[in-house]
Amino acid sequence: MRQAVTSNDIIEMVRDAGLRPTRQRLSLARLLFSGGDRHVTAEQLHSESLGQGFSVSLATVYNTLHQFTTAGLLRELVVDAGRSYFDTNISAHHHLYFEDSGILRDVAGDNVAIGELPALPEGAKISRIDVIIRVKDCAPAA
Amino acid sequence: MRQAVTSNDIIEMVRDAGLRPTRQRLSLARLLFSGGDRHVTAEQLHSESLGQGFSVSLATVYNTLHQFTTAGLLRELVVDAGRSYFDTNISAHHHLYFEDSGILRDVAGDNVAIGELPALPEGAKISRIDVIIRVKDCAPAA
DNA sequence: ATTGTTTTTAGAATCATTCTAAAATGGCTT
DNA sequence: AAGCCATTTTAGAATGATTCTAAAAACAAT
Repeated sequence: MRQAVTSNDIIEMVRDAGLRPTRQRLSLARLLFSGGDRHVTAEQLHSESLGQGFSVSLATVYNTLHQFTTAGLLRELVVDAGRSYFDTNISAHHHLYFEDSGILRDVAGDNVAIGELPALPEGAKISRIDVIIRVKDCAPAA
Repeated sequence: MRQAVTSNDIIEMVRDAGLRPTRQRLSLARLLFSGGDRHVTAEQLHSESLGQGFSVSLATVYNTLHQFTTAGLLRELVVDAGRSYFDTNISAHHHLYFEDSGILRDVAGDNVAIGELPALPEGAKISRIDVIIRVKDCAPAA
């Protein structure tokens, strides 16, 4: 789990992604990467920012999340039609999704084994494998 | 793979699902279940219907797809944010998704093994496990 | 400071999906 | 076959997440 607590770490992380370390990108990166792993939607991150007293437009939140995703700092995760989560944990792992509460939780990647797959067309490459275990009827403790 | 070619099969399938065998439900069921397994979006099914000369409203297509899904005749599959596919193959299996072309293909269920999972909160039940293998940069032959 | 490029932004636009309330249909019962 | 009531269908409006647009602001380099 990546921890980037100091301002310099954050600045460097954004710069390494090939992006200018602007005020909004740095603030968003701090929200995303200063704690433990997180699963957030654009809306969530947006209102969190406003709540902490720094204003960003929703468009910028979307732009930034996509830029971070392209740069490999985040992983996008589609769980329901019409709602994207962004996961700050980019290591190989899977997800437990509580359908009733909408809560996502990580599952260690080595708990899921992929056997032999059908031959892929030549030139094709696996870009990633998403495993979502959907759980019903009981929300997790928190 | 379910094959329901005769009108009676279709009628019974709809009736068994606890739904009245109306003209639109029967026509949609025929489109869905008369050939082999399919992955369709609501829009696709809608224009396919119109193309075949029988008119249904888009709302009815959505309603019907959801009713069939609830009844266990279809399985909903979310692959991209903002686009739901409905899969006529309801047996345990997974998916290969060609990101560039948007094509979905089935993968036999026994090619993916789920190891031990974290303990679920009491009362929680796994409703299903989705495995999506995302492939880049090369469309399948057809 | 000046200029040119990159970012941000507010608001409009888009797209899939859901909702609404009214009209049509289906399946009885007589 | 006529009437009745519940279920379906429908057109169109509404929603909600996301993307687009064009203009303003910030940034980097001269």
